[in-house]
Amino acid sequence: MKLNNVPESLPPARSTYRHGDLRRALLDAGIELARDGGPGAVVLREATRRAGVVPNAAYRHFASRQELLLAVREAALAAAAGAMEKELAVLPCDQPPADFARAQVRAIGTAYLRFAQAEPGLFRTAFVISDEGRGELGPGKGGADSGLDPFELLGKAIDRLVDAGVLAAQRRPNAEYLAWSAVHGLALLIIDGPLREMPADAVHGLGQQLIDMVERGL
Amino acid sequence: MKLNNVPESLPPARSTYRHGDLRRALLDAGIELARDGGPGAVVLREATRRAGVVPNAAYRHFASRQELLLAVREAALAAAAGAMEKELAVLPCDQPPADFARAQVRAIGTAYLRFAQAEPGLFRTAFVISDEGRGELGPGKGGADSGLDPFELLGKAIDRLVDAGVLAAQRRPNAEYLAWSAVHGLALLIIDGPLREMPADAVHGLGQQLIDMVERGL
DNA sequence: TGTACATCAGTGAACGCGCGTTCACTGATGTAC
DNA sequence: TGTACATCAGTGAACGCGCGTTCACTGATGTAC
Repeated sequence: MKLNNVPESLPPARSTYRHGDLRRALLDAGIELARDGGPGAVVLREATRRAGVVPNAAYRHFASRQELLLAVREAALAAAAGAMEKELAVLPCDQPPADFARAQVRAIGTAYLRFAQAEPGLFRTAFVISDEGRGELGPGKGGADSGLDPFELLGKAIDRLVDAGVLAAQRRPNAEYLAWSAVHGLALLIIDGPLREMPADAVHGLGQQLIDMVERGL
Repeated sequence: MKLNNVPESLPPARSTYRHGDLRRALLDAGIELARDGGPGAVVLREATRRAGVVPNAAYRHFASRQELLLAVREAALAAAAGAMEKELAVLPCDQPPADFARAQVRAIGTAYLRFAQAEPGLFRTAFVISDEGRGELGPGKGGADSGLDPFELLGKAIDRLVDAGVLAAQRRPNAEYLAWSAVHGLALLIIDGPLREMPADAVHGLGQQLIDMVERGL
């Protein structure tokens, strides 16, 4: 009660001098920060606090705050990709290829919107770059099980739309940007735009309406 | 050369004790800051510096940094609305009402994208809220000549689409959100997403493609 | 199997920074008599 | 028409804050002999 006086909500209270896996701990803390505050909330000092370590200790594992943020962003992208793959995985595959291809694109769009709504902080960290957080992700970064990042997943799905004869080949160029734009825009209107307070099911309905529009319009 | 030693790029070098119109000067400085740095760059101290005034002088005119930011945002919204109205004004009106209505919606979308590209900082200040900058704009705020804000302009234009028989009435609900989503999403991909370095004319082409998609899809 | 030593993860203390905001003030203005 | 005074715009100085980052250090580890 006198010694071991721990601040606030006890950082792990390490007993060893070495931490074990500080890099991981900092990254997890960073993800947590991003989760409930977006990219701007990924603060190096706060991450070290949560890991129960002195601020400059972070520099053994990340060259700068920016590098930590990039690692967090990569995790956020992977989480988004994972959500998409999960949504894809539950699709029944015993259906005509055209329907299947269409369903896959829809599933990706739906997953994107759901992810934005369920994890707005991570969503913004993954997809809203804005100055800081520049610095590209190499290929292979930001992927989930398949190793594909969200944008690649969408691209492949649209390719399948062409293969299945649903989308005319001359309509293919840029199609992923068009689809992404629509769904990305809605996501932002929902998480911090004028649709902020719309009830969840209305939002879902609107999302499906939007995806209908894209499907017709492509 | 000895007295009157002015810092950096000379703030107006006031000779009178009273400023004249400090509120206006602070607002203009704020707009300038937003213009080349987005909402986060609207920093109270910097605005006072540019107005050639001591930091706390701002408090005679704005209750807080947030209030200044809101005023800047209002100006940014008005600028966007103005850009739309300008684009609408050049439309030839001697055409079939259906075509005219369609052209108006397209003009609004095009203006939105152009504004985002020409003034990314103001665009983000107007349309990307994200935590700070919450605090609603009353009606009548954020409008240009017509007094309508950008969203209201879009809504009216879509109404005219229905009036002209281009859009079925049962498709009307939420249509402005769908259209806005698409165009908003693309704007963001362009100004700080993966389309950042796309050449301007390619971007314009993509914008038209997107608007085509929306038109077909609605 | 035991000891010397290099390695390097984490410490402790401090830096400079710019921010928003508060306080008690002073100087110019415009109004009332 | 001239003077006293209230008003209030802008000053000067300071506050506490949390941040990213640098420095020289110390303590535990694991490897070489």
